[in-house]
Amino acid sequence: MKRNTWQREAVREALDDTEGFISAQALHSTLHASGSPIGLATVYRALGDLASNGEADSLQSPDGEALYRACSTTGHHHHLICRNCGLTVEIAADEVEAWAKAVAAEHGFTGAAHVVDVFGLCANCTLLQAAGDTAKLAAAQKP
Amino acid sequence: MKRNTWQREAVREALDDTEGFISAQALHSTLHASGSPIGLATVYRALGDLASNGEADSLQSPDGEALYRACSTTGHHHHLICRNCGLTVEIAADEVEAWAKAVAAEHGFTGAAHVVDVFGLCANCTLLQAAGDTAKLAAAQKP
DNA sequence: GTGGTTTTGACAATCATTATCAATAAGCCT
DNA sequence: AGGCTTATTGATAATGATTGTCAAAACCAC
Repeated sequence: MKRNTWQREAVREALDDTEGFISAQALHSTLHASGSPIGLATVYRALGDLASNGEADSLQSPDGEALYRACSTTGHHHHLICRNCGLTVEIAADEVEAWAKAVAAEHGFTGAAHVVDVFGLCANCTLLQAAGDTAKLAAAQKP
Repeated sequence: MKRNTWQREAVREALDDTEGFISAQALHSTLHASGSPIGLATVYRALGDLASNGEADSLQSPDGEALYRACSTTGHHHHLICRNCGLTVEIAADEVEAWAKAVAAEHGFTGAAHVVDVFGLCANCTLLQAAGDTAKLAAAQKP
């Protein structure tokens, strides 16, 4: 049986209050900072549950941490992430959704999950990095 | 100064010989199995270097491992990976390719790279796991 | 309230990855 | 070739995130 505990609620709310993605560790710290004596293991469990229920999205940060994010619906979507400033845009991916299913089925695969994330430079960072690249190129030329 | 060592070459070749993605640990095991006395730390360093040089792509597997693949190839393609037996099928992804570019452009993003990989159970493992699940369910019933 | 069972949480265990640092060997110079 | 400098290696320790453990506490049905 599934029981309702204030801990699970606390995690859900903390996640809702968070803009963008947050790691389990960071969420635990946030909760502690708010005076909640919740345990670290419990945060991991709650996040895992939320993710399985489709109430949260999870992705792996470039340095191997698992990041979570509140996800209003059970709907499935993907992300467009700026590799410089971390700006994240949700993108509907019906096409890709269908494509992934089709491809999986075509090869006899079942239970297809997919990792579809697009990394790039947002408009702002594109401008910023244009300057940076120039500098980097100059440095690269130096033997 | 950048020195040429047989270890670095060994890692590069092992990665080239590998179809699809492989973890640092797995690559180290493979090398050891081939009789190479290369150290684990060295494999990590070599893979990191290859990744920074753009000679290898890296992505995070769903369970937090870093996966690498040789990347200097002309064609760009994606993978359909069996999460049970590791079977990897290369898939052409022109549709997704175009979609990723379009979506990125639509949001003002440039230099769009994308991680598009589909995980699932291959036909074989689907059957195997059907049996396994049955057993697991039976076990779960037993109090 | 009481009972049965889930859930919690402190801590240990695990796993991938990174840092350490003495020993080795690559590449330059003569 | 021989010597020298220093990048590189590799065994191991350290780190850090995540998961397992298990007794104690909390929750829900009755």
